[in-house]
Amino acid sequence: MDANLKYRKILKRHNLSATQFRIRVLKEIDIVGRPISRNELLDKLGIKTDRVTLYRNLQILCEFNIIENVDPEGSGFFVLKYGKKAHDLHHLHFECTECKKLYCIHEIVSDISKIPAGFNVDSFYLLAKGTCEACSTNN
Amino acid sequence: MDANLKYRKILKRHNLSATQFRIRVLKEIDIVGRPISRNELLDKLGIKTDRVTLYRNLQILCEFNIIENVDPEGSGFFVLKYGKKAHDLHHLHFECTECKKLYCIHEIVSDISKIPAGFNVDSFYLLAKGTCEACSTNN
DNA sequence: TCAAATTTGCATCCATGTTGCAAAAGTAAT
DNA sequence: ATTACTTTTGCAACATGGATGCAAATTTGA
Repeated sequence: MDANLKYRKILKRHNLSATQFRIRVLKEIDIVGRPISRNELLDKLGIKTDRVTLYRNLQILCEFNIIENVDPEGSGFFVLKYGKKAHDLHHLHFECTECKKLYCIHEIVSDISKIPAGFNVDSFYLLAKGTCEACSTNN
Repeated sequence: MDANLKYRKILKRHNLSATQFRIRVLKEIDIVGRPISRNELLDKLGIKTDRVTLYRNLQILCEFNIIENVDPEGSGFFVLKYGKKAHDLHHLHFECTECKKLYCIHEIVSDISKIPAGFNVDSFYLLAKGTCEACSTNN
């Protein structure tokens, strides 16, 4: 009956309070179905949404492994990270400089197995920037 | 006789005024020999250096193809880009989250020839983050 | 050397991210 | 359901990084 039960359960499973705010955030990330930026989330949540609260919750949700930041830049792009379809980081992300959306290009992958000794890798990114089809043709 | 003649010539060749400021910037980028960030440049140029002037000149030098930004993030990392040893963008960059330095790892490369149609690629980056040998052992 | 053009340095603004804290919401026990 | 307790939210304030406008200084070229 509760359409938000899904998100409430995820939060509870990770020992986090199931607040309205967090449920809304998870729902938006889930619905959009691709890595979403802080600013796009702010837009979707409404203009009155507090930036601080969103940033703090994104950080908490990351720490509790409920979501994941899949982009190296400060602001980041977030995806859900639970159950079966974990986001594989070793494919290419294409960021459109016009619409600011991030596309996953699974055709292009790379690996870091050949990295020289001494480098302690925490995260790895394959990133392209340019314009997506929609933005290229609309000009 | 003029130790800075080299940089003066580069600027002139590209029809840019050979100002003291630009000569100092080019010299620092040349000396450090690896991609250098805005903040590290500010440090090297001295605490009194004006941020705006540096940013504006880095942008101009990029536009005139004298230097190149080899990192996708806002602040960026800059290298000289003239003559023989142009920086090849398709190798891995390792950014140390401790000392903030960027290392070029030529052992790891990738290519974007298999990118699906419709994506108009302007720039491409292979980026790893973590701690370098020096920073890993000094903790 | 001097006038014209360009560049610099400063003031100011804007966007983005952080911290502290009182008020509000969520939780768990009765 | 009410209560007491804990956590979270929303706001104010601050910090950093980047951009613009403009007068003063530097550079250029005749």
